[in-house]
Amino acid sequence: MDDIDRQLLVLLQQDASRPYAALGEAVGLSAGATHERVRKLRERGVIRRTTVEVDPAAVGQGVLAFVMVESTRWVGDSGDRFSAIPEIQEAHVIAGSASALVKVRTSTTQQLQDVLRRIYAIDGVSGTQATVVLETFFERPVTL
Amino acid sequence: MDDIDRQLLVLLQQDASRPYAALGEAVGLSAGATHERVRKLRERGVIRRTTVEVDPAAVGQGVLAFVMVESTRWVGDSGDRFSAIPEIQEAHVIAGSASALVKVRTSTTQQLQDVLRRIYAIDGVSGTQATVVLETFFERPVTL
DNA sequence: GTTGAAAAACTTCCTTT
DNA sequence: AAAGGAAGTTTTTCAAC
Repeated sequence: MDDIDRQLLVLLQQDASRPYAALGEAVGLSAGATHERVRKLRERGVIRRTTVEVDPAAVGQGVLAFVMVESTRWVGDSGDRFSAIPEIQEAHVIAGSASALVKVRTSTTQQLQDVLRRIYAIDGVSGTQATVVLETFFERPVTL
Repeated sequence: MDDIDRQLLVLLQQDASRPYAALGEAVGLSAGATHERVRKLRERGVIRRTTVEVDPAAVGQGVLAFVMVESTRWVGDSGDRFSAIPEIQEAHVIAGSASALVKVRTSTTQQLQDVLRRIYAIDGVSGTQATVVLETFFERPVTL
């Protein structure tokens, strides 16, 4: 992981469909060498995957909320239970008063309520505290 | 936005480097027609961009925290102030007791503390409450 | 939406440093 | 071990239908 690798990651984050020749030119390498570096970044798991960013509102997921989940039991094994709820985009175990923090996207607040109900059904969950997002300033990739 | 468009989005989220011919085969279209549909999805902003997912830990950003920000003033105009802090990956205006919720990634808790200090320096900010993530179960794209 | 041909890009291999 | 260069193959692009 030298500086050239970091530059490549920045460029790929901006536009992963850029040709290797253009990438190489930007960092001062040939297309072949660039290709080899990116291949290794994938191999080492630094690049997890190539994907497209979808506008949530455009696919009917205009409601965003963060939910603090309290539990009477250790939540460390409940990852699959959260994962089974497709509206949950992220799930984290947290330090502090609550036990887990999840990020939820739905089309309506009605659906959000239904997600909360399903979270409640997870073993040990004793409470939820939902925070609804009014406006998202920005969401961006990891800064390098 | 018909069902084929949704299928294409799912496939592209999984792997955006897949060739159009393979995409087309999966949804029952020719490569040309597939290309045209994806082009329109980009044009309409449903697809925001093609990017790579970088493992935060691999680039020295192993510490993740969510910070509730309280403010004595309307935060709706402070988006640029949050955006100026590169460690902030997301910033949202929220309903409820706090005023904003931001997602922060740093390499150390020391650096996290420094980010909190910079958040405090934003006009009107009267308090922060950081929640440190112990383990991330998952982070995934918008579910379609 | 489909087909087919030209242009561009990707992958692989080999040489060089 | 890493980068440069060139050839073969695939993909993308852009017509016409």
